[in-house]
Amino acid sequence: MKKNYTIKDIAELAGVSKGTVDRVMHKRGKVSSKALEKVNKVLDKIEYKPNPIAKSLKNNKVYNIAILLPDANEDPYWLPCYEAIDQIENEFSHFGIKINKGLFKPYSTKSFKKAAELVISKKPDALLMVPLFNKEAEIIAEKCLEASIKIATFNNYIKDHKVNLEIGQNLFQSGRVAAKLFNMLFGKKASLAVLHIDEAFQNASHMQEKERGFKDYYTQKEDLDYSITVYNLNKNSKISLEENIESFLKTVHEVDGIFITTSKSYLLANPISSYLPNSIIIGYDLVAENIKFLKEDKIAFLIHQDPKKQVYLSLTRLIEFFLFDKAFQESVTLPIDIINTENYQQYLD
Amino acid sequence: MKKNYTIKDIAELAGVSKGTVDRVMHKRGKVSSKALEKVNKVLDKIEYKPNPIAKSLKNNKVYNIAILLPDANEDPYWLPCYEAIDQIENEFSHFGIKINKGLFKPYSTKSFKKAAELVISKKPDALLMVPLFNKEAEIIAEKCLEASIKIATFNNYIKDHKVNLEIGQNLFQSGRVAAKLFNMLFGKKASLAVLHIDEAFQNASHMQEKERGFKDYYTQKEDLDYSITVYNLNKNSKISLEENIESFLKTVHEVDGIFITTSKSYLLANPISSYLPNSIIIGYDLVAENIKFLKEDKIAFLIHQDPKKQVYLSLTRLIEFFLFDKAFQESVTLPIDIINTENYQQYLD
DNA sequence: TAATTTAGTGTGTTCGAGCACATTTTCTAC
DNA sequence: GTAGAAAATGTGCTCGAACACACTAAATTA
Repeated sequence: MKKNYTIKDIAELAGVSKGTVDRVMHKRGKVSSKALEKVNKVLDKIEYKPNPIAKSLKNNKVYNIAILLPDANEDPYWLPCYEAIDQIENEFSHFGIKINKGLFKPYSTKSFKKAAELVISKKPDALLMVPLFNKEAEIIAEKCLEASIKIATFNNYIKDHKVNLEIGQNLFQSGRVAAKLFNMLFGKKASLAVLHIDEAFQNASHMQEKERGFKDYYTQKEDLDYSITVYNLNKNSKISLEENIESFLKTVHEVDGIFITTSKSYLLANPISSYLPNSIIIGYDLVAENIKFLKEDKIAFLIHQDPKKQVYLSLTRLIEFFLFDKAFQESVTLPIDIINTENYQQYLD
Repeated sequence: MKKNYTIKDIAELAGVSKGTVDRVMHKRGKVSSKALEKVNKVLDKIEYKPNPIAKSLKNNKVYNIAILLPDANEDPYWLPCYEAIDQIENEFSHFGIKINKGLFKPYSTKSFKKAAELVISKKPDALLMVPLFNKEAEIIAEKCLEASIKIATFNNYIKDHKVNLEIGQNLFQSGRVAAKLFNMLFGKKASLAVLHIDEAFQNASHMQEKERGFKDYYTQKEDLDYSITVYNLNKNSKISLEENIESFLKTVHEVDGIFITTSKSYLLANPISSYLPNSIIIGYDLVAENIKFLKEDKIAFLIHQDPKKQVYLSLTRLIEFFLFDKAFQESVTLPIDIINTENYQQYLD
């Protein structure tokens, strides 16, 4: 059982005043070599960690954390993040934590840039963001670095750019999870489809990673008789998303499993029952519409990316850094939760 | 944006001294009705919550939390709990949190009672325990109540006894999760077995709950052609556990899915391949031996009860209560994680 | 009316870290 | 040997809550 030493304790042990101890610790100079040695001798013997509570009280600083994330009105996937933010704000308001939300449209780089500029102009101590647009995010990150604003990301990564904190899921591996589930369901012979459904393009790298993981699993398995076909059901200049889905359903005749790499499974889940009644869907994310179809057994599994947990964890890590000098663990990968009708409830809080 | 008011602020607003404000807040009397009114008027207008950091610093109290849990040498299921305890101890030692571990043999009520007595005799501020033995746990809980020791449980519940904090999993529901997985795998026709494998009896209620949930799922489903047989593979006075497993494997000839309600799936996973090579196992818990067989595809799914998270959460809730006056949320139910070969890694930390 | 209790109020100290400022010691120059 | 600068060291205040204690004013008793 070790004692928690205070500066006063150390001063007494070393035979100097707490001022001198303080100067040694903060390397502020103005200390004689004799005194330095005396203090260091004590410091070597005992293990001193400053009391974070006293530190925090003295500091009495307000930390501004900016969060840049998509508007949940545009995509309900982001809604749980808001809850996490509210919760954190409540819990830590008395610790001097202020949070400033910046929302952007998930399909507009312009909106992203605008929201980012606005949020940065207020000179926060940290910026937590969803870097949906890699190039633009990189520029923002660069600006933060210059202004010595701590930078953290969640849900997505910035390629080739170091950040202080990076929280997300192993997307490649989540593709493998889906593949494994299909493998269990269908055994040796399977006709599979990977569907990228999205109205916008910014999730491209996300979707690709998942597809790669999915294929990787099957490639590694030997003596399996399978086929994987990839479809891009995106809105483009010529045809709408709905039309694209419709034509997909008309063209494809036999498919055992459909892996949908975005949270838009619900767009397929309903029409599919008339076209491909025996196909099984695995999708992503616990948004309300997906859960509805999960309950109706039109979606077999959902993979949960837990955006709420991602935000919560990011924010607590930032706060612990500011308040208690806790070092960042640069990259954190969250579990890949497998969801079915029987366990979705527990993940919703 | 609301300000964080201090006692001094309130004193000034009310035109009294901080001493008077303090007396009003703590209802210590010695306040004139006139002053009381003045202070209450201010208190009604603003929202005051005392600064938890200042409070904690002033308090400067050491909180002793006792933990009563099984010896991991007897059952590796408990090993992750130790990590959580170490982590918490490290993280909160400067907040005046001291943790005292009490270990007991998971098959001996005597050992439980002894460890409990020892731990309580040191008059901790809280006792967190795994109430494996209901009757004995109830007695201990009663003693805690008398000594006004806060009481929390994890992994198991105490029947008919109120505790301050109760953290666990919905076992009934986890049985349903397993059933759903089998239903997905086998479709309309399935021959199923529920196996209770354990050397001791103290998990009886646990196992029963899981069995009930499992059966409940199939009972609710209509037009399914299924059979569920329940086996108790426990050591008893006449035959050993190994012999019991052996005889089970010899007797049973055709079974599609086997649901094992304890963490002992590994005992069955190996011998089964020669007797029932086509049977699929769903078990519980990420203990090393189970993971080994999961990787070899001899166990299809594991349901994760996350004892580490249970301890971590229990302890942080207790600490938040002591340090920051955060009220208890009496009962917390953790998610039921579905684990396969592709996602187990992320749950291990 | 003076002496003394009692209700009501305000002041000052503590917790530990951190820093400004005051004080003491040492060094340098003439 | 002493003035003056420079270096080294110690003291004291702050953050906000909590409580002990000192103090004032009103009430009670002799």
